[in-house]
Amino acid sequence: MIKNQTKLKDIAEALGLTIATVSRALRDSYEISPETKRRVVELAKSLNYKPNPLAVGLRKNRTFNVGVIIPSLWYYYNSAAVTGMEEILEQQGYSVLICQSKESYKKEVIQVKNLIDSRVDAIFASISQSTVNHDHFLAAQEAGIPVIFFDRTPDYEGFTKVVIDNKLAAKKAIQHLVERGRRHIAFLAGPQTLMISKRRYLGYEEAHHEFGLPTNRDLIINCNFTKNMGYEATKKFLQKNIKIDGLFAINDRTCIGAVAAIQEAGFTIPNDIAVVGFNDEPTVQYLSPPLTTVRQPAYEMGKEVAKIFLNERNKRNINTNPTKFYLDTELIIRKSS
Amino acid sequence: MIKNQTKLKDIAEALGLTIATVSRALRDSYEISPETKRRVVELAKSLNYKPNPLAVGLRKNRTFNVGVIIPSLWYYYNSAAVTGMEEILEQQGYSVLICQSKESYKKEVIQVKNLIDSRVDAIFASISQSTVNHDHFLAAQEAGIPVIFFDRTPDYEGFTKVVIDNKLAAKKAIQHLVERGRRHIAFLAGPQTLMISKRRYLGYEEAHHEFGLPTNRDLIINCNFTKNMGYEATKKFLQKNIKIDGLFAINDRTCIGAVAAIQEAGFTIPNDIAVVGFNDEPTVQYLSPPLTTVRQPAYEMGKEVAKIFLNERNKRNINTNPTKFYLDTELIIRKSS
DNA sequence: AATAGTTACGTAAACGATTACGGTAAAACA
DNA sequence: TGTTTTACCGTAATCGTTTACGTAACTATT
Repeated sequence: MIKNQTKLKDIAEALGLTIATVSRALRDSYEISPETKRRVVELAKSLNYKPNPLAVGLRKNRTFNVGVIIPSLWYYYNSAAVTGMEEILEQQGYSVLICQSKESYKKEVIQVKNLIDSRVDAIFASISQSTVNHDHFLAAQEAGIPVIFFDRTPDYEGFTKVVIDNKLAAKKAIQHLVERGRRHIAFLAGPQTLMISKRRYLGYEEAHHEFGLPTNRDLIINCNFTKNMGYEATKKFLQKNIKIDGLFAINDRTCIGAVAAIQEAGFTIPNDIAVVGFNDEPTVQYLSPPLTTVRQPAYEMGKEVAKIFLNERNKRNINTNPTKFYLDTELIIRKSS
Repeated sequence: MIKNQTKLKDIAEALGLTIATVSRALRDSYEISPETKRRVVELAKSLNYKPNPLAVGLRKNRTFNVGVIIPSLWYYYNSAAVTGMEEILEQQGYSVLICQSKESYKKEVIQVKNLIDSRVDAIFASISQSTVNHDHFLAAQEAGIPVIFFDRTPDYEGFTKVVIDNKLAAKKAIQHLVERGRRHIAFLAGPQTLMISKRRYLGYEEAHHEFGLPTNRDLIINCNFTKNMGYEATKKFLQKNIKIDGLFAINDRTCIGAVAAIQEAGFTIPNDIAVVGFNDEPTVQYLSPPLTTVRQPAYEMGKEVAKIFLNERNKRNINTNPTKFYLDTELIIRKSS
């Protein structure tokens, strides 16, 4: 299919040299005379020579591919993170293979296996909401492939992670609602399998304690990420006629659903119910009312992950003990609260 | 970095065979006895043998990578298309390399070059809004790499394309607004460099002619895709006090901005101004009011592109004349119109 | 019984690059 | 003049597969 691109042999024959010399000349070896180097580099450029990555990879035992496992590209913060990674990695000659687990544990396991088989140089992952263990990632590590988690991480110390302080972020959101005079704040919780859900719930609770407010189990609305984006869950909740004047949602997508349900039920935002989301997805500033939300630096997170990988790669086995990196969040206050 | 995975040599030595025999046994060659095949396959499975893709690729002159160039992963229909492609390609052992042009022609050119250098087996592309020619894609084709366009395509017959009928889709949208009694329909136009913008504008015009309505240049609101998503452009337009009772937007993102501007100006949707968007992005059904929009089958489009590639690959040089494939659109009617 | 054909494998040359190891000339040194 | 360095380049092995070609042991044919 693909036509022959110029290779070392072509340059070598044209100049009456061997491929070894050409190879060395191109990587600026001290064993090659300046004059020969000049001739080689010149011809290589005019023939538009580019090393065959397959050959280089085979020889060096590297693919220059990294695999990224994310729940879904639909999620803004996932594609933001991927974009950040690509930005850093592409200038180092790496390509990014994206795998979407679609929130399925089974898919995730298969995808990790496939990435191992395809010899990626590293795996960056944000786990699915149904992921119940991390053995598949351990297998990758044992195969010599560095694994770095971001955003959604397993509850295990042996991995390097880049995260936000979810508890603190949730506390800031609740604090804001309390300052707005709210006392009955519902929490649209995510799937409790995920650390981020647990930590954000912890923040919700801790903030209540600190402000001397009671927490009420009835105010917790359970809801996973996928199904109708919180709309159904909130609708059901509102039919119970439990008095609330605030709502904090685990993320913007579910929050958008909640807002729709709230407005449909005849309440006004923020007067009747003040609402705070999570993530600051690009559309939420154009909702009516524009959504107050916790900004998560997904793009920077992706960059950070990539940088950590490149860094560890240079160090080569020195100081490879897993660390946890924290990025800051910011509460973006808009008209919904 | 990466630990040694089992290779043909390991299996061969363990069974007292040569790697040639093992290789043939694994690909079920007729030259190998059933008994030997059984032994090889069994051991290969128990050792979890997976062929090294670099070695295979080097030998077969294939990378089993395809490059996808899209404006941005933020755009829902772009990531939808990518997802469709991956779904088809992964089962054939292909990986997808995503390049985001970020609407930059310069970036796009570089990315195509990089994809050629990295020896991808195909390039699927949706061009940026600032792309002024298609020479870079021609270069890829001449290098023997099949190029397939989707959604946003260059205005050139020499490429295979998968698209929707943009003119027809726009006509359907206008027809709907007319049926709702609207006579003064503004058009939030996209960048006129793009075929899709031109075609949708043509549909807008043609529909007007067919219904005997005058078209008015003043009703065309110019706006590119990126900047503030149509909010600013619509705001400015509304300040001119030109009477309108309908608005058709080039896509949902700009439409969301337009809706915000309209509501801010004190108009109600759909009573004062009926609004129709384009793409049916997942959030628009939760807007208030939920958005009427033209559903574009981006996911299916991605699948189609991948299938066409796989098909052409099997045919091998037979019937490689470029064709244009059309997919259907659907008008999703909601409360904004 | 001599020959041809089949079966079932081995040998070795690719694919395109990197790199340890050699080798040879000229220059430097004694 | 003889020996050692140095500078510069070649030879060949290697990465893991695939595959054209060779070949030994049987089987079948006449």
